[in-house]
Amino acid sequence: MTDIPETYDPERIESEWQEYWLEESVYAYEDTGATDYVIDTPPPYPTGNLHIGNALGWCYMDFLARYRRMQGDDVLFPQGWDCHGLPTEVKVEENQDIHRTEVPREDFREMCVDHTETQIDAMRTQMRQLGFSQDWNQEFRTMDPSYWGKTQRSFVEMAAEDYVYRDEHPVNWCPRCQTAIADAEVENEDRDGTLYYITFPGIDTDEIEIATTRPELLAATGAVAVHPDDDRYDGRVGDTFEVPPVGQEVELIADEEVDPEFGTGAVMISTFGDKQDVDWWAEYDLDLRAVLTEDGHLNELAGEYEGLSIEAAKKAIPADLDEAGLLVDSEPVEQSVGVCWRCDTPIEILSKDQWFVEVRQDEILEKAQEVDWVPEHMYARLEEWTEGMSWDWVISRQRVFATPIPAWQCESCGHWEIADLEELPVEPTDTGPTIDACPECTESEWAGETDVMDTWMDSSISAMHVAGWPEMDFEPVALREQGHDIIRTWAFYTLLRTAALEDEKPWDTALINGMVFGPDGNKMSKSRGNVVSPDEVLDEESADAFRQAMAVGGQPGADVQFQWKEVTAASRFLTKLWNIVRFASGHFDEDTPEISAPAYRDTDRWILDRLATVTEETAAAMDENRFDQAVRTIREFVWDDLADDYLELVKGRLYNGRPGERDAARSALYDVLSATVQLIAPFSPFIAEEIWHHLPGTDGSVHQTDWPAIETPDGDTTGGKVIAEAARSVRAWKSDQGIALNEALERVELYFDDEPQQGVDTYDLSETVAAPIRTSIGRPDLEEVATGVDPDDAKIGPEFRNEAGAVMAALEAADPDEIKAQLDSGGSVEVPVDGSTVELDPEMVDVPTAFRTEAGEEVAVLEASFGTIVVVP
RNA sequence: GGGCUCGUGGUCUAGUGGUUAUGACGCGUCCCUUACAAGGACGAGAUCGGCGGUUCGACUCCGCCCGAGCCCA
Repeated sequence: MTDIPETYDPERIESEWQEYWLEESVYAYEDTGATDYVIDTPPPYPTGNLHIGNALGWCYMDFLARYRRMQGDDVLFPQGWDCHGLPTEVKVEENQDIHRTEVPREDFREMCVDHTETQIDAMRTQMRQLGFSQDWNQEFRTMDPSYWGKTQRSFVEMAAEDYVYRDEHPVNWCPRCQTAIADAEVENEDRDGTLYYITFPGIDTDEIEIATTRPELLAATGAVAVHPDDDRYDGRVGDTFEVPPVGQEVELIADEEVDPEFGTGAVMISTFGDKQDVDWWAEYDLDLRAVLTEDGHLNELAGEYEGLSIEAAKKAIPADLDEAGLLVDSEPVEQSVGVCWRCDTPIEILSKDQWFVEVRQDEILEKAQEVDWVPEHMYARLEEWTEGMSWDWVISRQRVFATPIPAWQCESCGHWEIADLEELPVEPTDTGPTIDACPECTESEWAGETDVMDTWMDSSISAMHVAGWPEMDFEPVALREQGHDIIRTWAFYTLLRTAALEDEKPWDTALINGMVFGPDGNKMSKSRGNVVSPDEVLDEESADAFRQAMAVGGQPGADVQFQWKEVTAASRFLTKLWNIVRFASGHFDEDTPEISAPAYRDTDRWILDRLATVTEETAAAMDENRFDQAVRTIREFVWDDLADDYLELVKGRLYNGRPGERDAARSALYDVLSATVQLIAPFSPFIAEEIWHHLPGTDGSVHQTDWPAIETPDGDTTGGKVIAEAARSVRAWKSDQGIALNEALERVELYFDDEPQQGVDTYDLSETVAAPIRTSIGRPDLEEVATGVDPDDAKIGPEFRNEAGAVMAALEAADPDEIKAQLDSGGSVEVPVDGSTVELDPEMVDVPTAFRTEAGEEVAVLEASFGTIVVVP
């Protein structure tokens, strides 16, 4: 209505509507029997701060959630929190100044829970500020027993299906975190190392020289290997050597996997330096010489080096070998080192009793192929990772703040008893199993498992959780949205688990977002100083503007470079929209929405037809997840068609029209505006809501309305297009000529190349350009006359030198029509100078021209797509 | 080393067989016009990474090369 504030104030608007949405439960899921649209929202780790990269993903989800609601779906947009994990443990230890072993397990958990709750509160606030439309009634936290009980249930069910097993197997081990970690939690980094050339003395044979970057593992060495085709070692396979410094005896074996180019072509096989060593160890049945402790030191197998840290041994051993004359050489080398993704500590491979989940690659890929990946090529990421999996998934962690593994071990015979479903949720360190006697040995002393589960065990059932598992039969949910950086983890594990537990794909569509880079185009990092936080953007601009910037930043899947200018552009657009509404609302009243059978003019039909097209195009873009295209379509319509053309064209009627004329314009404008607000609502929900509430005849939230169904008006819609083009063209001409836009013109004539289907309705055009309009078919009958002669001194000067002045004077004195005729004939220009004739290149002379009507009026001629416009000032 | 993605005005970006190659931001000139100077009009600025090929025609399809990024070894 008319009480619209003069300026667009996002700060006020955004805080106001956030609260309204919460109070009115605008986004609460309701089962109306329509199609369900369930989003498997990422449960972020509660760091207390939503990263801008997260924000991008939530923007995508929110665009879709809001759009699907308007399309009539029952949208379930929940929010979960992936609470468990080491960073929280570390933070709590830091804040409380304790070590986790100093307090009872349960107390420590409580501290972690408290800390996590604070972090979640902060992030929830950020999400609301950004206008995300989660249904907060559906919030879940993986640290709640109601959730981790489900994680345990999934463990029990998978154990029953033989997916889960316990075994001793080499695992990735972080010596700092002192826990096993999965392959997905190991990152490879290029680091500078040293390659040592070391002599192994022969036993009844010649010595051999090997190359290694891990001298601290010499005591773990169980064999030496060379490539079978390496002639340097012809006939030596089977020789035995004494490995310094401890002196164990090893044999030379030949294996295809040895790279003869590296070092001396002879490598030591330790248990374990890397995964290749594990393969060889298994294949050649080597002894296990585990020389490393869980906290990254050497043990008694290392003899005099026992107790040294890995780093210290790396220095001490080569130094001693050098003294003993066994170190031949050393050189710097760049090597790829597997490090813990949480703390960057180089990981070791230790053989440990752990719980594992079997990775059934075919099953995972089969389900993955049923998912619609957006963009499509993201499937390749998943496929490549899955096919490259060589080890099963180790799911046990030697930590505290995580889902307990629901199992007990018989203290007398070592039998492992896994909980029954009825016992869940259970903390096995507090509660014993319901069965009393061990089924193996009938004893009844049980030790609860202290190991806990990998947090991916929690988050990989998120799809099932949001679908109501296990109470409801599982059906794949509509959408998974996530970054491509966690395809190998979250997407992979979710596929694995849903396939194992329900023999289903988890989701219909996996929409994958790219990374958000800093304004300088680099990955955001504290050290680069190019980090932009969502909070910062909210302070500077607004959530509505930020969301649009995210939408137009690129197609989903593409990395988005954060750019302030995109936020600025969005903000300007929102201001523009605000001003359009302000103008329009001045012409609306309570009855405007009810205007019936309006007497539309051509311009009204044209804008309504454009609106119908734009509505369809926007929906099509949304259906293809092309948020960039949708926003662009809406912006172009609002700015070019609505503001620049239509508004200008109807001002005449709105201000001065007869009531019927006026009503048609008001009605069309109202329809266009209300639909436009709906179109933009998924992207900029705050301003949309604010405007919606200012429009007469609206009720409730714009976010609960149906997507606009625009009927193309009866009658010709092309006439309005001509009028819009003509108005734009004449107004631009006026501006160019320095003529005030409201200044009256003598006349404007429209010449059509082809006869229009119907007579063109020029009423609005006439008002807008302040001139009477005449229309005709064909080309205007005009005379082009020369108005002067314009010699180019920069060309004439160098050519004619001291004659130049005379030449130019002659040109200026000449009859312009005469010169024009010479130019038109295509030849050179001749002018008399001092009695003789001078010849000039056509480029040296320009003849400005003007058009005149038969009556001798000077006019402007503007070319248009439909023909010609003649302006008589 | 393997896989994937991408190279379009200064910057970011659309287009994906025939366009005067889109728009935004920035820049320059002019303009207060009954919504908006956070606006309007106009303008400068791009051999669409390079080289070959297919085609009547290539920014668009194919091949190679160069460069960037991501994931994995």
